[in-house]
Amino acid sequence: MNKVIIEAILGAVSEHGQDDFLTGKNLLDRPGDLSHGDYSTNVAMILAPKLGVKPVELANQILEKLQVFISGGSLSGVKKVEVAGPGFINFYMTEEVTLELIKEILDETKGGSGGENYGKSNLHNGKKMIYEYTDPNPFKQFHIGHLMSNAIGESLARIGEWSGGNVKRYCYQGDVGRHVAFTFYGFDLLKKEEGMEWPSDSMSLSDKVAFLGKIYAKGATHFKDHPEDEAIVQEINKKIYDKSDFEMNALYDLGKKWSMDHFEEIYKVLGTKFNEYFFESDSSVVGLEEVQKGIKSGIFEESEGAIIFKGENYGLNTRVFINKFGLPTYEAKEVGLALLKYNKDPYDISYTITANEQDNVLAVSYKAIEQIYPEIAKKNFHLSHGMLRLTTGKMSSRTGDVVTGESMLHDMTELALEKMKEREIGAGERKEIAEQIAVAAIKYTILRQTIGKDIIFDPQKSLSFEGDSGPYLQYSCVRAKSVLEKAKKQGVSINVEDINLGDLNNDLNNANSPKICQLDWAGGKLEKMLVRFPEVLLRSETEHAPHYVGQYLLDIASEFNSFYANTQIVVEGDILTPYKVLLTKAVLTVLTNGLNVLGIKVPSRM
RNA sequence: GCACCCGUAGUGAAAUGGAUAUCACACCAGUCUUCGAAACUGUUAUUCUAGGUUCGAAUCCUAGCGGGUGCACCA
Repeated sequence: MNKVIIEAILGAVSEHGQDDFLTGKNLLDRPGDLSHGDYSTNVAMILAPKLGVKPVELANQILEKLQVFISGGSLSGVKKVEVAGPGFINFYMTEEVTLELIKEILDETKGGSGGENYGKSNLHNGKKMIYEYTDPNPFKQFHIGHLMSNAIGESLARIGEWSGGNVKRYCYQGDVGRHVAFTFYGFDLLKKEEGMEWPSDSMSLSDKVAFLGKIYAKGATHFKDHPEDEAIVQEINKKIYDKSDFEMNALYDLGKKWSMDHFEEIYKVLGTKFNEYFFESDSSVVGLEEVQKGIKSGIFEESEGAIIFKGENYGLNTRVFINKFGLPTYEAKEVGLALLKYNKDPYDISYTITANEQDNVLAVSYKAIEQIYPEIAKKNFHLSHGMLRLTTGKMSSRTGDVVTGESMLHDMTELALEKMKEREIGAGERKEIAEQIAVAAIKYTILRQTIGKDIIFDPQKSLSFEGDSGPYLQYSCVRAKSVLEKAKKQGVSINVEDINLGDLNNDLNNANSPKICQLDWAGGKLEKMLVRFPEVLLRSETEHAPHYVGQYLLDIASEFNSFYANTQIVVEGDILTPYKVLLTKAVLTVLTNGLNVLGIKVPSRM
């Protein structure tokens, strides 16, 4: 459609001989405000200064030519063109065009564009795309920051899938390193101080995880006041790396398993299924090797007993890749990881999603990888998001000042249950639905805004269930579902093929209910918003910005709820009912697919 | 100190360089015998400051002010 319009625009301005100036310019926009038409062009405004005429005058000249095209039939699908504001030319499509697009949403035939396929594109047809996100560390708590990384990573992965990508989800976990050393250092302290024992097998998983959190916090805080213990911590760290202490190995394996099992429980609730898990215990080996090789080729060099990469030569920080104890740092492990990922399954593009506090470090690692494996580095991208921070300041698992993902999910689920208490739903289903609502509330709060910005989270004030919220979107779906159910019970025929514009116009004129006369119909606002869904997804993908989807869904839900409040959709004997039911179905399709992209489930009722 | 990011109603956010800066919360006033009130309708209020580029700036550039993050052996 828009190709036809762009050609018409170029045709209309061809006499001014500015083809070169116009090539590459975006000549056709989608106005945000629907009252400005379906498409608009600013061609008159960018051309006018060059030609030394007033924008509005030029726009009117162009308009005349376009009107000739319309009456000549070479701009079919366009109903009306007009000049507006400082010199925009707005295009209004015919109702037939919109109605055909609505029918596409409802086309549920196999391989059709509609139904659960509506919004899919082939932008990345078959491209192998890797998304690494969440990345919690065994032996440490899964906090709300991980929740944020998960919500963003999962939705980016899904948008990738909807764009035709062959997507794999990776999770990278720090199972070795200082934090594990602190854990065992803290355990030794507590064992001496209060005779603390390692949990028995019969203890619940969440108690075991709480135990790990406790000994880590002990180790980290105690070390802060006793920096003289550095040698002890390094000793433990070394033992973890080379697995030389038989007793510690056994405890380590247990603790790691507890953490992993615990994380898996959370992923299940969140709706993430990882294809592959990577560990620092593996990436450290590969990273160490690569960096050592790189010393010979001059990429890395020795300094003060450590091996460094001179990032300052590239406008970055100089950072340590192997510390003076011969152990690889985060930076070296990142080098190893890039190679591990690529060897596992060669990809076309790989995204690593982390909080932006790691921007500088990852930039250095990627620059180092570029020197070693330029072909792989070219395919790696770091997408960073803001931080989920508390009103009290930065979270710190060292001081125990963290909100865990588990507790947040629990609290939100309780709130959802409270709201549901009047509904007659069985206990099992009730719990499941409440969890879906909790996840929706959390994820939507994260995904409705630009991923780069911090979210200041007040644990006292709970997340919203109203207005601009995940549950609001879910509620709109449940409402639409219940309308469709009523229509089904009344035997309303909803055959898409039966709907045509002539009958609709006729029916609108003949409908005797005043309320129904206000109804949106093909060419109405709701319809025009609905058919933009595929474009919204494309934009989200190209800009890595899930919030466009969230923002869009809110607009759709809000418009639908107004429609719902003003118009009775299913009325016995009403000739417009089949169309209104179809429109409701289209709304439900778009909302469901959009929520799916955000990783949010739609409950059957709530 | 250096580097990067950010300053939009009382609060939290949105806005491919475009048209009257949008949305939600909160506040106030209404709406349940209808298909689910987790909803709807109405009211109030916003681009940090100073220059510049542009037909046009919340958006781009410069300076200032304010906030965040990172700057050598944690991740």
